[in-house]
Amino acid sequence: MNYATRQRSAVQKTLEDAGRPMTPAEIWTVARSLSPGLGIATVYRALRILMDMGAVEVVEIPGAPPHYERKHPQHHHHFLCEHCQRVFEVEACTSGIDQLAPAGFTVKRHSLTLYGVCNDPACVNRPAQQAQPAVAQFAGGFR
Amino acid sequence: MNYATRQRSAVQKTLEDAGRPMTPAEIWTVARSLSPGLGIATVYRALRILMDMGAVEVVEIPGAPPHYERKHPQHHHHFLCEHCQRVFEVEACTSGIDQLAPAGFTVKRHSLTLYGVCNDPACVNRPAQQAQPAVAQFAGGFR
DNA sequence: TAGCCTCTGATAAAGCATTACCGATTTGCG
DNA sequence: CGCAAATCGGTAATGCTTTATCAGAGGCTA
Repeated sequence: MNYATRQRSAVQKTLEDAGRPMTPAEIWTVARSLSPGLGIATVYRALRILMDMGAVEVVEIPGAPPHYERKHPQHHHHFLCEHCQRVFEVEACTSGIDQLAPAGFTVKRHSLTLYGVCNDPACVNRPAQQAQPAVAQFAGGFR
Repeated sequence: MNYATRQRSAVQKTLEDAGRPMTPAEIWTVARSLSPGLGIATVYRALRILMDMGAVEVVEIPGAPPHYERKHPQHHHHFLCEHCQRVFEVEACTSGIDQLAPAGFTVKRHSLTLYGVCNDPACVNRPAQQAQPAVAQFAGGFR
């Protein structure tokens, strides 16, 4: 059986208060203020136990390390701010997404992530950065 | 300037023939038949150069290592078969996806991945596997 | 064809996130 | 309260992908 420790409660409370998916490192920095001396290993341990309990689940964001959020009953998606790198929840979904697959393909679920700028003033008033690779060629052409 | 080597052409041809995103390791196994003795380091080198040239781009799939595909002009998405783990292209997109974000959020782009079973007979005739964690509690309840 | 410069293959090393380990501490039941 | 079992913090170790290194082979221009 699991014990109810201060450390584990700190991890869970951090996720509930934030209301958005966080990385283990992100959780660690916040939860440390709730449980001084908290170790990163304990954060990982707590996350695994909370997942086994069904209280927390993993969120995989393309181009970002795994995030964790409190388990949600309803279908939802995520938004990644390209400025502050924070992930937010999007409580909406358009119908027909599962009908996009080619004929003969069966869709079980889908994952949608929006990218852009969140509503934080610090993020709104800043230009984005994204390099576009130039088109070049091999020396003697292709063979 | 870049040379047009047999190895690099093998990597590029592998991606073009497959017509779907592949992992470096996946590319390696196929491209080796086009260029015997091909090293994995060369695959990574070729991919970086092809990306700099604008001929190839990265595809980030949630829950999967980075894939690479030949660069596409048109907007599209991806499908991950949960049986064979292969990624396919989905040449379609529903409108309104970018309107899902909360007020004050600016959407620049989005990433959509479908999960299910592809149309390969070997995949269609096989049950899926996905464990569902049981719900439990701490010993003394929460604090 | 000569010769310079790039590329290759093999492998060691780097980079990172996650996990194992262990002595010390804390929890929960009786 | 008292003890057995679970958990903690700190850190070394692991696992895996990607990169650096280097001697030798190969592509390209003149």
